[in-house]
Amino acid sequence: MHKYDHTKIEKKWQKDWAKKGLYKTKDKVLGKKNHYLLTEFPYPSGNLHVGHWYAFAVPDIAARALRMQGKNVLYPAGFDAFGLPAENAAIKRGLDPRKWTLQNIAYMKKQMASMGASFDWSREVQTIDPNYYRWTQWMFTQFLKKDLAYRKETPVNWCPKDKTVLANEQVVGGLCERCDSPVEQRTMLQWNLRITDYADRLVDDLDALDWPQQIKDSQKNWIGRSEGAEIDFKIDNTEGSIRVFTTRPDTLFGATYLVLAPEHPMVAQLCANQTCANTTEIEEYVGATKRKSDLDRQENREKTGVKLEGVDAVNPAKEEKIPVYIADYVLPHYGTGAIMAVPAHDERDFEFAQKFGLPIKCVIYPKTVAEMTVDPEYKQKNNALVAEIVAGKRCWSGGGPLIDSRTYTGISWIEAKKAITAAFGTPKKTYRLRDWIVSRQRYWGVPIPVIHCAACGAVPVPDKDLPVKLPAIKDYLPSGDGKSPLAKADKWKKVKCPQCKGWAERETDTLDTFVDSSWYFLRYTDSKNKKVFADKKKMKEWTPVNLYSGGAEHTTMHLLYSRFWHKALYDLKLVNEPEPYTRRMNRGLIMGPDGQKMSKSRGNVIDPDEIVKRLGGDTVRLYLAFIGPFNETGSYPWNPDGVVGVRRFLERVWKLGQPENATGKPAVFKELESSLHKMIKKVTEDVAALKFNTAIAAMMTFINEAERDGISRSQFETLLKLLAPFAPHITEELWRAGGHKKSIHLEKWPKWDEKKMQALTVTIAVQINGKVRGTVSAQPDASQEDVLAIVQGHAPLAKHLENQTIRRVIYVPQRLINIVIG
RNA sequence: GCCGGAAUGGCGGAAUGGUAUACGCACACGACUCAAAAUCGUGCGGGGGCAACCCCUUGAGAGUUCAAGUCUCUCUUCCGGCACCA
Repeated sequence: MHKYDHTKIEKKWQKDWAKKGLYKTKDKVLGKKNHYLLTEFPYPSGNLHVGHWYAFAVPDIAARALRMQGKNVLYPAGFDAFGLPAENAAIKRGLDPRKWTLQNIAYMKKQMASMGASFDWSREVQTIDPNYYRWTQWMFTQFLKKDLAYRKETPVNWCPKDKTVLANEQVVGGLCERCDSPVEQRTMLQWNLRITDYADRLVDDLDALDWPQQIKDSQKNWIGRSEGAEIDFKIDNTEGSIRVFTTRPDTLFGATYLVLAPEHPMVAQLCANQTCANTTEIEEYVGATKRKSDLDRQENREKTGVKLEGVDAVNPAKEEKIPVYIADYVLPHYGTGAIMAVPAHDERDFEFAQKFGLPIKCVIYPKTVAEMTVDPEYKQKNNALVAEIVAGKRCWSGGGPLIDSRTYTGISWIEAKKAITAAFGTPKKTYRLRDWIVSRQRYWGVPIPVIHCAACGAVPVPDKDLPVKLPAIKDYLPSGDGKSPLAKADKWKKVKCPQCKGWAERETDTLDTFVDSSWYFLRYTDSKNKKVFADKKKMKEWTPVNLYSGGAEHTTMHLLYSRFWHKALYDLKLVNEPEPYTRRMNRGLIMGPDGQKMSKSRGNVIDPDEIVKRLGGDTVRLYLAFIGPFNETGSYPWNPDGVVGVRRFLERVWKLGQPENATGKPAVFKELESSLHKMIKKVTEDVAALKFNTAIAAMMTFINEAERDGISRSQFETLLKLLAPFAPHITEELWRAGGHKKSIHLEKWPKWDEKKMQALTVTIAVQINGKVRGTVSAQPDASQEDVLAIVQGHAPLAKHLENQTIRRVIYVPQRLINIVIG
């Protein structure tokens, strides 16, 4: 018997498949349906870690199985090669980022070959390729022309370590997502994309997607849509008014003061007009707020604020004068930056009113109208509650019927929302989401294709001048003064204005890398095209993506950005569908053997290359697929002993595949036949559901039986085909050793036969009063009476039935009989 | 605080309302061996019993059902998202 020499076998077949172009994907194959299986393309950060294997080798099982099942599968690969990680690493080593990135890509591709992944490399996409980023720039200019991209002085998150602006999504708990430095607030002139214009569609269109609820909910939370009203409050003795946003217009009669964010433009205006009596105090407070970082503002929740002395607003519902405050608990960038405070019915307003001794007015009678009619003692119970609210002992933020609200008194808060909005304001939706700031003050990115002209303003670079190539410069270190390193590339920067032909300057910021990755999957469908970013007909063959597999960290970043980008392209009639990905799954995380995140400092890093060398790529694939359910976001510790377990399984398959072992009695084969068909069914269904772990378990169960009883060659080859997507090399070797000329990966997927799944006898669980008391064997088609007779003839079970009346019998054929006695 | 998800042996995990702990790992014993490794075989949730067998067990408690890990309610803990968002 030959030894299972994984290194020799894997190298041999990897070479053979590449030579024959086995995984080159045609756009159309007669009689086959197209299927687009996408995994997030990696940063070329250095070398492949176990996480990369998990991300690419496991979905490859699905790609291979789908091909055998008659689908024409696109399973492409590429590199998201611009961006901070690559650049920072290059700076640390004193190398040119381009050179460093390209080296990494070459090395990672070499490593990727050891996975046996069935990527079609002829479609490779690299975001640093001018033939790619030309289209990134082109799309940006299209957005600019449609006013989807705009430049504005914006309060921004500034990372002092990376020396660049960050998008809201890239700030996690006040820290930079990349380097964990505390983020500072600055105001800078930045390019924005109007993602907020798409907020409603980004929320509403989620419902139709086959995505995990968790991702949908997270995106909805992130967008944070709330529906309410905008209401104007006149400022007494002036022409001006203050507009507030509220989700509780029903509590308008309980508004006892207004609060403006310190940054609200009206504050400066009122001070300038000498309307306020305490200008100095106000300016001090505004200044103190500006000096606070977002983090400070979030942490210190003790309510502070200053009254605008001499300024009164008028509650439009009852023409009553109420005071106006500024306080930093009101945020400038949400709603209108001003609120009507209803201390009786809002926790924060309540706290503020307590501290500043402001009146509290109860206008909602606690609990619901339904309760009021059902419970006759309702009033008595709740009068006490109302008294507590008015006395400032507590607040009620729930619903109920209105009180003390003139003509609205007595109606439910739900109705009152509509009625009061109609009478005193306008309906308004507000979002937590902010526009996407895409300017980055870094070198290693796509130059923003804009020319600034003194006469014409910001002019998009014309199509014929694209791409605007990233120039090779010597000093690409970020300066920290808010300017991109490209600002120092004088020669490159100086151009003629495309409109007036006068001297002008290029924009020197580069684009956020999330822009690059917002459309890469479209390019895979037509990666070599020089006329358009992808031919619309070719996109139609493949998109939307059937299944997109990736990491949970992209839930409110890449996944949201690319949905927006795609919708914008859709509105420009450049793509065929409004949503890019039909089905999405987030995979889990592979941890170190100690259950902790793998890191060099912890010394718990598993090197996939070493395992491949020692045990083989097939073993690594199989182990990662076996470690836990792939379509759930758990974290799975790498167990070095567990790897040996799946290697043992492959050894047993190898042994069973040797000619001298393909023996056994035909009668036994017949018995095994039912197990075989059960396995085909289980593996087929589990692979479709991405439950690779239980699919492997089914194959292990089968081989346990086959080893015991013997297996025929044809039965063994069926097993090989099912195993082929999981362990492509060993199965190819055993398949060819059996005399087959063509690759096993071109074979058809086995089909199961329900009739053949039928075992000769079945085991039936016997319950007495719902308690399992034992099992009996019976013919599969046995009737309830047959089984009952068997039970009564079976002494240990019959004992339970002695001197008992059988009241009821529940019989589930081939599974269980429950005899109810007593 | 709001919105989601989860909790099963020593470990990773498996179970269309129908024999809980499949499959793998670890462990124990046995075979082979001078010995070890590898391999093969047997056992392996907890408790009681010589045994047949009995009792308990899917985070806790209640409920629905002939039957609940699975459905319903209450609670606990952990994980993810949002959070002074009006």
